Amino acid sequence: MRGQQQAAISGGHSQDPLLQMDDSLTNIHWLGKMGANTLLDRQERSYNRIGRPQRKTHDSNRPPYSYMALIQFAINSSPARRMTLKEIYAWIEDRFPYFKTAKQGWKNSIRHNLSLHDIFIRETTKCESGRAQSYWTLCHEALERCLTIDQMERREAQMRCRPVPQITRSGTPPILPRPLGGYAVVPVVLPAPGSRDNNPTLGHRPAGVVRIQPKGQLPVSVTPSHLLRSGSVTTPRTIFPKPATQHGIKRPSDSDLPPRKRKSMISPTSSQHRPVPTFYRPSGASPLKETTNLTPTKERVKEEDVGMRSQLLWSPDSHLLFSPDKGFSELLNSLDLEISPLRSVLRTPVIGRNVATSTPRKVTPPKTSSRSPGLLSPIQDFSIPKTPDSGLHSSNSLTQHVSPIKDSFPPLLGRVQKSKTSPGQLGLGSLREFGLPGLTPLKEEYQGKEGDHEPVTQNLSFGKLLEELGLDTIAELDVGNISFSAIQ
Amino acid sequence: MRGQQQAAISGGHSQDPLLQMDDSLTNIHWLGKMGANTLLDRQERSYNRIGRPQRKTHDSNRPPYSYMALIQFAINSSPARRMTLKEIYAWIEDRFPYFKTAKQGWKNSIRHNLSLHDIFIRETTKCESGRAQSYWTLCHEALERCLTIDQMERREAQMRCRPVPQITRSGTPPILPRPLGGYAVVPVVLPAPGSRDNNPTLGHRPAGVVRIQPKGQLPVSVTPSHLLRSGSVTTPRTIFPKPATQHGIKRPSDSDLPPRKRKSMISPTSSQHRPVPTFYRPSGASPLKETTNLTPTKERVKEEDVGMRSQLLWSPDSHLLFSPDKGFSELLNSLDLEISPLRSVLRTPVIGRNVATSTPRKVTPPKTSSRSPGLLSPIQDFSIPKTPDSGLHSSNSLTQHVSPIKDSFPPLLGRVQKSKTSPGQLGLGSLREFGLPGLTPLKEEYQGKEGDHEPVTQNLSFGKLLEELGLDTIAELDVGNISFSAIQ
DNA sequence: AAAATGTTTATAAACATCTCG
DNA sequence: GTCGAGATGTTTATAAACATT
Ligand SMILES: [Mg+2]
Ligand SMILES: [Mg+2]
Repeated sequence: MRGQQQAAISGGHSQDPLLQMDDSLTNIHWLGKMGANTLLDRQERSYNRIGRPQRKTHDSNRPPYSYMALIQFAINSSPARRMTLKEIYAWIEDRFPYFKTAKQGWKNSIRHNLSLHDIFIRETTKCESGRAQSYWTLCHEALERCLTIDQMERREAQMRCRPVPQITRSGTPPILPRPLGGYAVVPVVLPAPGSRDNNPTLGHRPAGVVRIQPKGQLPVSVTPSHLLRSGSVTTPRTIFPKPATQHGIKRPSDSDLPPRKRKSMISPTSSQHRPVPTFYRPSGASPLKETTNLTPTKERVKEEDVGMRSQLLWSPDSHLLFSPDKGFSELLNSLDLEISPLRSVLRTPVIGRNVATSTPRKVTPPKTSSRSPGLLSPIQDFSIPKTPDSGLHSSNSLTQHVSPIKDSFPPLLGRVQKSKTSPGQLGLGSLREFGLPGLTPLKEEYQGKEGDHEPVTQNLSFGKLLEELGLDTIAELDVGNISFSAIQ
Repeated sequence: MRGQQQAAISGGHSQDPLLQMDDSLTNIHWLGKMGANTLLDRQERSYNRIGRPQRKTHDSNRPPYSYMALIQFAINSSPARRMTLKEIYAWIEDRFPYFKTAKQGWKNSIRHNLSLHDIFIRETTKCESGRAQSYWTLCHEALERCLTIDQMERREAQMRCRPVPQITRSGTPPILPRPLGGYAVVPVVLPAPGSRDNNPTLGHRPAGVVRIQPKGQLPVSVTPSHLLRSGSVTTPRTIFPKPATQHGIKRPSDSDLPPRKRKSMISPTSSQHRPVPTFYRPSGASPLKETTNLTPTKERVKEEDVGMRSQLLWSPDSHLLFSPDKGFSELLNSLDLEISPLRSVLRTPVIGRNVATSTPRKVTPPKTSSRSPGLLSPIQDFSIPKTPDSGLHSSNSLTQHVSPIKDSFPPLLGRVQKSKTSPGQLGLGSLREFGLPGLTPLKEEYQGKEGDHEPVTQNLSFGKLLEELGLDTIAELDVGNISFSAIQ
């Protein structure tokens, strides 16, 4: 850690050669280590449009982010969107002083995460200027998502200022208004490319500016500018927020524990279910399974779905789910699959759909839902399938499952584990403090009523989404810095 | 664990419904739990062609297999090639009594492995016969590989009977003869399909019988019978065994350990290198990197490759590597990619090849080799790329790396970690005892000599390969039970 | 030769989801 | 019929062994 790294960072300008040809914008010390103040100024000026001078984060406390997130923060903070291991170390230590004094082992974890997760890709430059150099970069989807520390901190600030509405009862916060239709975002301004057109790694992308479309209007495209320019994406997308569960209720840790050792549940609000994201095709074949669930009538409810009554109460009419976009399946087919458009879940009890196309969609048969369903904050839960045709394969009366989160973009907050080596309540504690575990859960009243067939969709207000991102709903926003994956 | 599992296994005949239509072969209790003796007889008779009555394995000692391997053993032991979690537990406990009394937590690890590794796929059957049931099965490549406990035990027995030639010096066993050309296997007999043609999961495949082709002849196809019948594979393959390193020499565990805590090396035979498998195209472009390594002359050695002298001594001429199959690239292009043909490594110091095709090949630039290279036993080291076009992407003077082992088929032995909860020397200890860590390493004499440019290829004798599998070289062999991936 | 870097497995645990008594 | 305990499934953290640079 010492000698070699020090040299590389402070003195040696670990400037990425990718950016050497440029001079004006990128010729700064974007990775600081000397005079933090001076550096801070430069950085704020160059890369922080928000202008909030928050360099050191979560001082001395362990940050509530997973290593996976931290590494993405680091890599995305660099103009070239790639970093050497040393630089990743240094960036994390710089932004999260906790790691400066952290028990050694965290670097091991960093390397472990880099190797383990496929979103982190190692590049080796040819040793044209001497020896080969290894850089860590992100897969295409992660580059697009462009997860940054700024996003998170904006979010945190938001949380501090206007915290989530108080929890009315234990574990059952009130429901928030949810509009019916899908949401659409349309690009309004496409600023001139930031003079770095030739960068193949999407590094230092210029931000596209979008404006929220009035509700009820139909899908228009939301497209990052660099993609628009290349003409790869021109089809509209719809936004379908995704349900989730409540957090913050202790469950028994693991069933393998001998019964005497198992922790007792604190709140017996058991049977929490979060339907796994479901990818469906509006014009797809009929469900393979016929067990009720689809018809929101009281009679059907009674039919033979043992213990599933409350599920149905939260199952919106299927036509509701598809109504906002009749041409959705055609759109799907015409999409550039490289983009991995994200359609998040609707709590649809459609089980085992038989997809008629050659590219199966991702599905997890929702025997779904439960008693107390909730809505996860979108930013915690938007995940991207790694490959277009990954997902559930249904044939021959069986169904194969692929976790949509697997090595893609797991929730960034709320799943960070408590560090064994840190005080204890830092991990999840700080999360709960910010109200982050399960931001907009459903009210219990809505759950209990039978035959509640009002058009309560699972669509989360997109305004709410933006609010949680720390952005205003109608205002223009810098799309370059938030996740496109969460918007498409 | 108790009641529920017990019921499902002993009484309930956790017979896979996939096999219900059949009656003669599969209608047995292939997963035992009651009267082990009776069961053993049936099993031996039905599924163990070898006829060696070795049911309980590694009695009370922790088996030297990774969880990943154990799970594959279990799943592949079932006719339907899929198992419920309970059945996996039971099978492992049955074959490896160690786990009957093992510290709880191993089941957690089993589940962890099932979820983590993509080769394990969860299937859910439609609740046609009542409720939905989850089965764990294997990805296509793993189904083909069909790793079984029998393979491993045959191998172990082999080791015990004719152990690897004594280690001459500490850590440097003698080299074994290695022929120059590639190897080819050709199918000789294709027995009639075992009446289970309709099984889409490749379950209970009939065995193809192959015979080893005399050396020096050119590639002929080796094809599992079920594939031949379906006509999906008709192109010849070549066999390129793969180099490896020696095992059993302690290295300092992790550099993150503070220097005082780091374990001291036992044998200073440091700098062991195992080149990562390299996928190359014989007709590819020239190497991107020019730094020596390719020219096996003494002058070049001295040039500026500090500390790399001995590498070159073990770098065979590149033309040697490509000579056996001139039409290899055409073959590659014509291959059914579903099969994921495996070409293992040659210790080729070709770095960063610029592949001209649209489907990049998997490459790890071998700055390669080292002082004491060795050959891993092929069965330990044949890995399969998960997707045809995964691998190295070379463009723009940089190279992206994809570990070929990643979640595919890592070495089964020799990398099993010592259990924290088990005595200690059980894990690696039993391996070394059998001479498994690095079966046919190179002799030290061959390493030391400078300018040793004799045509010492890294090709391992295919006969040796089979020998290590416990099979005779020229005899017909049951291909249905060994890994096709290791042969193709 | 030592240290940094990279890959993989083991273990524990948190948490979600599902099953079954 | 419901509920809740336990089984099953997913993911992250940590340590470590080992390979490679
Ligand atoms: Mg990686
Ligand atoms: Mg899996």
